[in-house]
Amino acid sequence: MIKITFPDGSVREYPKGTTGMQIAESISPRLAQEVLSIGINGNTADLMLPIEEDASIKLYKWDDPEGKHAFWHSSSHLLAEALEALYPGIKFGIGPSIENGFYYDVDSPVPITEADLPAIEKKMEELARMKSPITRRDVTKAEAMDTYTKKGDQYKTELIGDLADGTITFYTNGSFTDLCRGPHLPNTGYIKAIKLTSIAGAYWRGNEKNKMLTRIYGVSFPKKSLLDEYLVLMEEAKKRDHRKLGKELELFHFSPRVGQGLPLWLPKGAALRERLENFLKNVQKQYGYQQVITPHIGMKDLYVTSGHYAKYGKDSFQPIHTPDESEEFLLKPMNCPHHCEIYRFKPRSYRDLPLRFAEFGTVYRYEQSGELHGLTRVRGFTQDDAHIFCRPDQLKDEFKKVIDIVLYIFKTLSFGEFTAQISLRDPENREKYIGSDENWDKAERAIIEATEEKGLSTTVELGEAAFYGPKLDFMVRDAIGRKWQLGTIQVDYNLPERFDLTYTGADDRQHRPIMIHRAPFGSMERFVAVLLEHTGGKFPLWLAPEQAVVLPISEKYNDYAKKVSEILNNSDIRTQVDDRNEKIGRKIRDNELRRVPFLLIVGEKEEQDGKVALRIQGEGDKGAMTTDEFAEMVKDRVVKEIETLNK
RNA sequence: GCCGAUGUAGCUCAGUUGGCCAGAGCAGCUGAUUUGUAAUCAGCUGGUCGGGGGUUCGAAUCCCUCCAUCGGCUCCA
Repeated sequence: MIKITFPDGSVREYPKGTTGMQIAESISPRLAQEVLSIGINGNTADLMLPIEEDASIKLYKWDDPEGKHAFWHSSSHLLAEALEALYPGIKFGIGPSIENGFYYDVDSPVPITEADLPAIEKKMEELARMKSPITRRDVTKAEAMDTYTKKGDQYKTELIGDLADGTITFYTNGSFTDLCRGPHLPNTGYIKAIKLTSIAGAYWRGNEKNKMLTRIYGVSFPKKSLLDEYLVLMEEAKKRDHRKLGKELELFHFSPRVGQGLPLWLPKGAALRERLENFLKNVQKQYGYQQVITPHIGMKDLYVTSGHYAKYGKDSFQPIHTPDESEEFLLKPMNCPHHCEIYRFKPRSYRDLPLRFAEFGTVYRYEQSGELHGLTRVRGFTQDDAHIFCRPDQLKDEFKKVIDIVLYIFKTLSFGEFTAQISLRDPENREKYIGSDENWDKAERAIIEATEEKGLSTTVELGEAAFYGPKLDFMVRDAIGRKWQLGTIQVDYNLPERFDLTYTGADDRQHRPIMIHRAPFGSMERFVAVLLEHTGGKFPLWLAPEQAVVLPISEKYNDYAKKVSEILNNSDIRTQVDDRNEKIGRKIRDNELRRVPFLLIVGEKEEQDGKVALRIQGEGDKGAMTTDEFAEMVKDRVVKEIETLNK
């Protein structure tokens, strides 16, 4: 007998060789039906794996990430089985589970297109209904290599070649066998609902020098109803796409004649952006920042000095020449070199530090055409940039203050769900970075300590650092779950050195300041995009392009409506009149769809009593009140929001 | 940049295997209506069918090429 310890601490005895499935069955038939994989001493494993020793276990169901992982991983094997049946001679790359489903990379003798997906889905469903057991087999590396050499699958042999010697596992479902670590479902019959979502190219092993394979993405569920829910959710998400909302709400526009990735901000979008900028400017003022303004171009030598030119090469910079070609300028891809020159304007003393130069600086970067994406990835954008020049003893404190600003902004705008990611050097690839090891170590330590002292929970990514320094990034998801970096804070010892920035210390000697690059929004473009998707276009009152619209019941009341709107505008409430010759129902509908927070209906009654009939967006009729009462209410609400703004 | 898909009026979309002057709804304009809480009615205007080239008696439809967009990959100072 062996002792099995459960998550609640209870212990039961089972015969040696008992499987997770048998344990589940011993507890309840229902659990046995729902369980998908098992954690044995912290490692996820197959339910059918015999347990030979005392162990603490946890049974994973659909609601556990580990359960979903096994489910989707098995689904990708099912996809492979279907593909092998439909496309003889097809070769397989990798087929993992991902955050929301699974994919398989394949090299098919005949092209597979989106039109083929339904047929593949059908085959998968057919194979799933056969409830083929998914069985595991240990093989030696030599045997594994032999199998795939015979099969002529160069991708798998390459993968095996990279594996350490020792036991390798094969998993088989039906006629398909795959090199795989597992874990998997007991059989394919668990998979009840399948949707192949898209097809795309993907480089073998993620390297653009390699062959491009065909990647088929899918999701699957243990119940049909879960798939339906998922599809509805995706439809809902599409409605919140910032590209769609930006068009509907007339915020921004792209014109091919202006150029790819070069957004045109329409009046309402520009007003929204201006409000955000002013909000941040006020916050920064409280934190001791000073606004600066720098040009959109700089001499080539500026970027040679900064090191960006050597790093990114002349191809990523667009040169601009003087008429006689004697001088070469570049469109600025970042603001830091300019700000370094502001630092150099005059000798600095230790008493002057920290210096915090802020600028809404518009920069231009030649992003690859396939990378452009609405407002989240563009070629010309405005960073809410600032550079803090400080002494070593001030670094951590300054860093923590920046974290405060970022968190404050996220809180104010209700970005509850974000992740903070610390990006460090790639330990394998040190030559990618400039600057001494000593400075890198100091910078990395400063970030880690600052986040720890702030109690910020973070993830650490190696190899994600900027080439000049480590950083702390704040990531937020868009409507369909894609992650975007918004706020960023970066510690930099290198630029101060390259620009030979100094300050005179209390000891009357010259010292090197440290630089912090930071942008709480990241860029205005991306921030507005994510804000749009999070709010679905229903902005908080203080940001709404139009706060109220007055709707006269008929033309007879247009004059009264104008009077109301004038009073409100004088109280700084952004108000318009909808004096179109339409019925009131129509006016309500149109303005509700435009997501105007307050609609004020005025007719005979209201004009007589000097009142307005209020409708709140999405909430309906709220009854009549005087114009002054309404103005007070709006001001109250805005003040409350602003108070949150000022804590 | 790479793989795949898409591109018809300001917007959302129809246009059968290539065959009369390319259609609808919404928006816009004009007129009627003067309206009480999510679409009043009628008429009109509006399109180089993404651009260019080709095949054909004939191209929105087939081929080539370029551009843009979408989904990924790579990239992201």
